[in-house]
Amino acid sequence: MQLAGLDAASLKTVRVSVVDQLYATLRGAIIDNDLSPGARISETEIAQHYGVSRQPVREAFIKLANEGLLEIRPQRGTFVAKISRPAVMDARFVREAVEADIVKLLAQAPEPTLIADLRGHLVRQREIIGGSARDFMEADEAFHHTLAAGAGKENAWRVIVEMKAQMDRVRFLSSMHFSVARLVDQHTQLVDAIAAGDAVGAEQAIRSHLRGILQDLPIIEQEHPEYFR
Amino acid sequence: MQLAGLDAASLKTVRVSVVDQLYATLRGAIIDNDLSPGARISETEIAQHYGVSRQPVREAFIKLANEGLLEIRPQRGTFVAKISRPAVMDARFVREAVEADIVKLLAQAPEPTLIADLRGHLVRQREIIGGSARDFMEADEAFHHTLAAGAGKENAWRVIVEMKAQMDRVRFLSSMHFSVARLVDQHTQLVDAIAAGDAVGAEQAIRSHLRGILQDLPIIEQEHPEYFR
DNA sequence: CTCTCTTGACTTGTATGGTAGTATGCAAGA
DNA sequence: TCTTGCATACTACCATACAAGTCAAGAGAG
Repeated sequence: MQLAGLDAASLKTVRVSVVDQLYATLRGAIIDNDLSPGARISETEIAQHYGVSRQPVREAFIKLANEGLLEIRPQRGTFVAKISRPAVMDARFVREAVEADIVKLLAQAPEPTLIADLRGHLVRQREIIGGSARDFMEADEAFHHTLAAGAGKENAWRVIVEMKAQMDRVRFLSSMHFSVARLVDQHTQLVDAIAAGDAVGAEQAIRSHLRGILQDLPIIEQEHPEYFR
Repeated sequence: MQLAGLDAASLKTVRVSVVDQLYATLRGAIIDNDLSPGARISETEIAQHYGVSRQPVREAFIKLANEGLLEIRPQRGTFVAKISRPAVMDARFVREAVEADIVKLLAQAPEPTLIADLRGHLVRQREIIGGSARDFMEADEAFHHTLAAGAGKENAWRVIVEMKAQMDRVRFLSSMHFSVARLVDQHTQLVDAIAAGDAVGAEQAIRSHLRGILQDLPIIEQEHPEYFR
């Protein structure tokens, strides 16, 4: 198992709690598919690997299980949750509903500074075209976060992040399929609609944008049936 | 502190894990305001009260903290999270967005069996008018759950439950204020719109219904400023 | 009286040991 | 060949012990 960004030495020196570090590291590994759906991970194994006791590992596991990324089966073992199509579909549904209302708010009272900020994101995204999928996913996340923050919905963003985790596991597998250029175009249409005060257009743009995964999902499931429930 | 439905004796006999029992009990106590916002609860105290060790208590705390119902301050103590107006507003916002899309789906293809089920809920709700707020809140939850389940969005319902927890803490405090009869009328209008295949009307009905708390929130905050952040 | 510092009683965080439940492989028997 | 019983080696769950940070009360100096 290969988990970057954390080693036994750094654990003791950093101020952040061991649980939080383990949580972040494991979460990233799962979403990036370093830990594949269905893989078995044990408290003992992780604890030894990082030179900590089992207890903080266990607590990190609990957090990830709450998020639907791990499945803890009592007395049997802990496994990376297999991708559940209903779960991904519902996560996408929730995200579309929330972000649709967010961009409607933004379009109803477009703020010049926010528009400028968003256009800055678009420029950076265009530079990434042809680059790594990981880089684009980070830029994409920042863009959507800016939308939520611009509407003053920082707390709602937390929900989106959780939904995104489910979706991103699929999106990472489909990184050869989706066209970054097309996604940036969709982002651009969205920003244009918001800037024009076109609430209906903005809503349509974000909904269409977030429905893209619906095309990818069946393809991924066919290519990697072992990753699905 | 008064926590019903759990005692030291029953803990050992039931199959469900201690953590889950503590989680459910504490969660109910927080939402019902048996544990008031700002109240301090310690792992040791709860552990002794139920005759278990600190560890399962601690893990239940972690779950509740993830849900925003507890605030764990390292080395200082654990407190029932004070009600945060932004958090409640955003929870309401998310819930409105999700449920709006759900009822739109339902109205676009109304199913007679679902309509009948919903009308059954309405009958029971009318019987509760004048009864306890707790009873109505349970009936209300069942009604909204039926909406989500009817649209095939069981996973999305989990998100709504989490948002509800934030809102219900406020609603419980405002139980003297809101009119149950008015809420049942709103439910009825919603079901009528769904049955008629009127997606626009259904969306408007649910959005209006879920905005009710916006009137209550400032009143509650004025009456109980000590419960707010 | 006021301020500073120390002390000790808290708190949560982490480590470790013991227990009960589950999967698995093998051997004995049908 | 197939089934059954059992030993064994896991697992997560829970209890207990220790570590480390926080905070307030009180002693003592100014």
